[in-house]
Amino acid sequence: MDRESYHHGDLKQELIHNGLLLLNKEGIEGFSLRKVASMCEVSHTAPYKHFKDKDGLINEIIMEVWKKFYIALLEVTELYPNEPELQIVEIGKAYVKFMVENPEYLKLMFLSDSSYPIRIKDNQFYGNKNSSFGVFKDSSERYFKEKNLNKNLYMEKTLTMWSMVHGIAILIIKKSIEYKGDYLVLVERMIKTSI
Amino acid sequence: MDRESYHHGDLKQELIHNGLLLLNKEGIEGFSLRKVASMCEVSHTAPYKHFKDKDGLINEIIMEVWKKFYIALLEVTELYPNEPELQIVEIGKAYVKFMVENPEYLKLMFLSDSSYPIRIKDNQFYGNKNSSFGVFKDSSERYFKEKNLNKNLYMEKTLTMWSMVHGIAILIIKKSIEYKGDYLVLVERMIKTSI
DNA sequence: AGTAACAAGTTTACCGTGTCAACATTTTAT
DNA sequence: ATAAAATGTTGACACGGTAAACTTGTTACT
Repeated sequence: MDRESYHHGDLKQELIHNGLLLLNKEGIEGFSLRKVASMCEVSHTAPYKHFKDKDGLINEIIMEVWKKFYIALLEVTELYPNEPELQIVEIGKAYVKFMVENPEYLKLMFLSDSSYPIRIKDNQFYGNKNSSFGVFKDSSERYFKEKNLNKNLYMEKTLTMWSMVHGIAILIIKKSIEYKGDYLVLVERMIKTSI
Repeated sequence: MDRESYHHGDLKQELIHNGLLLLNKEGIEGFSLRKVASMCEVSHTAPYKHFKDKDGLINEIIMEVWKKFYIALLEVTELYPNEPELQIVEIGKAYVKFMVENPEYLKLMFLSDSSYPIRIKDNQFYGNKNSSFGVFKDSSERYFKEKNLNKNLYMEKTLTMWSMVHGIAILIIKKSIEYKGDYLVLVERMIKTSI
């Protein structure tokens, strides 16, 4: 025991932080509670004082990733506050870029059950204000309103566009598409084609 | 030992078969080589005579799933041999239906690295003849040719449509969309909106 | 301040799992 | 017929998740 004190200080945050590092380094397969614990220089059962079990920790890490994702999308959006078309394209690109730069995140975000659901009811949907989809929805709605599309149509179009961006991103990251060149150019063209 | 003979007969296939059952029942987290072995009533190391390791077995199971998926899409396609628009819609629906009916498959197919890549080169892409995308591509190309779209445009549109179907499917399966009602109706409308 | 309750660590132990090595049996090829 | 190859089994090991019992700090109450 050469830690200053018996208690760690902020072990919970440290576990989340190191857990994310480990996930990026070794992937979900190589992830283990004991490794994370040892990165934090605590015994292998210390994490149980902060998380119910392994999944408990992983879930909190995933929340962290969703937050990073949300922020990444929000940042691009704010670069073009009054150009919804450009926003849409840039959000799509940011989406793919985020995933390509953090390939492990994709597994975490879409393999876990936790995600921010888009609720659709009576032909309307609500993206949580703080959700990634919410960011996209705002741009999209603004764009389609400018174009005077009727409400039902633009809502459906928004969802379709989101699906598409989602789909391209996964195809690219999962290497289902072998593309020689800058994939962001491809993404941009695809969005513009279907907007 | 109450097996008729010391040798099993066709253990390799049996392992793949039971492995798939186990995956559907317990998910990838609950999957273990030893469980599969015991389902086949062989010792816990018997699988090593047929597969390099755990991943070896899982990979072959995934191949099996890709094949089922391909066949499911092909079957719908053949119902409407000369109506490409209908084919496109039905392939999309079949895609989503397949995933919804076999939720564990999705994880296997998109979380593993093995998939049939779509090659894009010099503005052209080739879907493997025996790939799921290949099935879709054929319908899509036929449809867009009928409409006299220029080549570059319809290729991009095909890819965009595929991304979209892919995206909707994942959003629905991952419950990122909370939709009250028949999701296939939603899928159909979305495809028709963007075709 | 003294002490009881609580929070946050540690040690130990157990079980399930992946995998290797050594051995057994059956099948195949010469 | 018999040696080699293929296919099984047993046993051992290390790793990882997790529960229980214990220790040490921290907080709250009188």
